[in-house]
Amino acid sequence: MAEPVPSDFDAARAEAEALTERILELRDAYYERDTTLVSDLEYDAMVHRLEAIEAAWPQLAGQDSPTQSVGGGVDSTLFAPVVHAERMYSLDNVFSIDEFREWAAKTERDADEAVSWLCELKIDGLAINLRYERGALTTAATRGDGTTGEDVTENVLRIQGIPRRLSGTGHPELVEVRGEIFFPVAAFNELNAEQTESGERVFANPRNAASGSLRQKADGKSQKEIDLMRRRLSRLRMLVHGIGAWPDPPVATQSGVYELLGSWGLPTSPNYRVETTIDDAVGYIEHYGEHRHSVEHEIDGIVVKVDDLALHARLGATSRAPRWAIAFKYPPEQVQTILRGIEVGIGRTGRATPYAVLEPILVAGSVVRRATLHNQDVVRAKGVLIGDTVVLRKAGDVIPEILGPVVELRDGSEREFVMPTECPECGATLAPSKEGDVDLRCPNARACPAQVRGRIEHIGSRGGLDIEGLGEVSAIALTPPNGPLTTEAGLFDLRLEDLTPIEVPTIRGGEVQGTETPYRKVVRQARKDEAAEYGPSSAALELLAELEKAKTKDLWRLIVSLNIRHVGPVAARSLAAYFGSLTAIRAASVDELAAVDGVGPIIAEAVGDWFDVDWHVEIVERWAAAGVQWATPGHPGPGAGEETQDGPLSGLTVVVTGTIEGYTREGAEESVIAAGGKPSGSVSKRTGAVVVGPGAGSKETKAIELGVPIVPAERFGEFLQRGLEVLG
DNA sequence: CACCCTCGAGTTCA
DNA sequence: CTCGAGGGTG
Repeated sequence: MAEPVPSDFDAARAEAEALTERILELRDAYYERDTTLVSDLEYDAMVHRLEAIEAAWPQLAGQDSPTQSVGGGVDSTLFAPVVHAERMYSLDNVFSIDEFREWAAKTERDADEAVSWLCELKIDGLAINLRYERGALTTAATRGDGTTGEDVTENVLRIQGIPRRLSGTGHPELVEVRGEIFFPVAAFNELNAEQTESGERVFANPRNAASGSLRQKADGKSQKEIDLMRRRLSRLRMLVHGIGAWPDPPVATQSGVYELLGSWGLPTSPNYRVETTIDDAVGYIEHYGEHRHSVEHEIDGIVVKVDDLALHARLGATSRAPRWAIAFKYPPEQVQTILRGIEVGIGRTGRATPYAVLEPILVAGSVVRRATLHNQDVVRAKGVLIGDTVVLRKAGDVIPEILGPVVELRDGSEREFVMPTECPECGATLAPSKEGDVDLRCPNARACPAQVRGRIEHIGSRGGLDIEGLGEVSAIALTPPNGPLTTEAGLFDLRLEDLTPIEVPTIRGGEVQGTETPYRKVVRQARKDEAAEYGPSSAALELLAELEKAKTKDLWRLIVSLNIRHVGPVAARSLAAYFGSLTAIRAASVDELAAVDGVGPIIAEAVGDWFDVDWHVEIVERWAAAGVQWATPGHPGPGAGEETQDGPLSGLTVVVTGTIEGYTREGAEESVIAAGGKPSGSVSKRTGAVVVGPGAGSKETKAIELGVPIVPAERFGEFLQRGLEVLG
């Protein structure tokens, strides 16, 4: 087997650069001078090695990489070669702000004067060269190897926004307009959805989709296929970013070039900016790093160019790239890895969820090993087989999502996933809870270890009783096969002597490494050969103290802890405020329950049904016997109405996003309630105000879009006192 | 009845 | 964060 790809970025980059240079040299020798310097085998090995490195480190793969084109970059059997009037350079890359500053500082030194920087988005698309003669489009060609490209004029003419004839005046005898052809993100997602639906391969990224679409041939196709091809082409767009073969343009700057091209009716980007300092250019890079998805096309970086054209001439170019421009590459958001297997997990409600077990891979800053596949329909829809190389991204930069398989890399050894018929945890037969439901569930709610574990974890969670020391790890420790809790009914009966004997397997890197006792530790062992004396660990003492505190927490938290279907923090709050005690809720009819604001017939039914199950009632009774307070002290009884306090925020729905100094998210929401407001998690046009702190994302954008008032985090305290007045 | 909003559930890693 | 589904409103 081949040597593993370097796991260190700098090492990978150094090797990729060395390989690229060598491959281009050999290719040049072969095609231009007809000389063979190494065997085909050696050459192929080098290309494969580079491909492997680029697959693991996609930011190293650009359209100028030798892996992106075959041979001399032109497949002349399909498209006629076109020699560009002026060579199309590629750009040097930097991968960090530090590297960028270094480059900019050096450029300023070389220029020997203050430099203005034209900053623009680096579109993840396909470079194109449009040749206009006396204002008329004569040829459109791909970049190819920079010198010779492919003639794709026929297809390019079908792209909207590319004029066949330039408007305005002052067109030179000959000018080459350089631009980028791309798939807008929305259209790209639609395309991939369609591809999946018709069982065809999905495109790994918009660049591949653009390239694939542009390099289609109409020859020998049916009318239906031709229509499909034209429809795809009509979804492509182009933006221009340079000129070639025009020695004396009547403008002095790169930005002037864009204005001129715009006046000729060519599509220019609305997002470029001229910055006068390096710091401002860095600001531009950072801004779009955070707002990568707020433009219509994918961005894989930022291009920074010296604006002054006179300086371009002075700075010149290296053999491959100009010295007056640089590409800043963002870390990739999409990578490829191997799907090792698909396993099935059981959630707290018994739902069986298949998840992908992946060859660990670095995406957007963290190593991903697993990704959910939701249900069997999704597995089928994505078309992935076990053993496939798959395309992976982080949705919203957090949750890993598998987009689809890379079909070309299949070798026939891949197997289809078959949904199990039995619960992997307890062996019960999985079945849909309703006829025709997609989701399969384990019916063994009371005894399935996975469900008990999930419910106990939920009880400890922030939206439940918020018990410190009762999270995922403790839930595993406390339930079979490790601990004594066969259901949550015994949670508040736990004693120290129940905890100390608990042993759990130690897992490191997916392997069992022995066992440990989380609730017991050595308290005394004078000498090595002496028998050790054991006592409870601080975790055990903390857990018991926290459980004690939980017995008197708010009624709504206790209701959430019952794990009634559809009853989360919001519905539980409404029920608790209206009825005041669990006894009153249990005594209420379905109609009475459904009359509560925010509770409809389905939730009311779920609550009623819950009390009909013996082991559910046992939970309530045993918790009560252990001292749990199932009532709000001082509550006058059912019908007391909703818990809306009068205050400065009365009648206002408030969304809190980002971090707010001095508050936890929970605390901020409590404060909103205390001031009479209603906290919510999503912004809509009915939202009264959005409190925005550092780190806010899409919610802030949405608030601006909808014209919802925005309260800066530092004025939150003031806002609680005076309401919307603070915005004046 | 059709919409829009909101809630709940599942989810990954450090 | 995203999805699907419940609840409320016009």
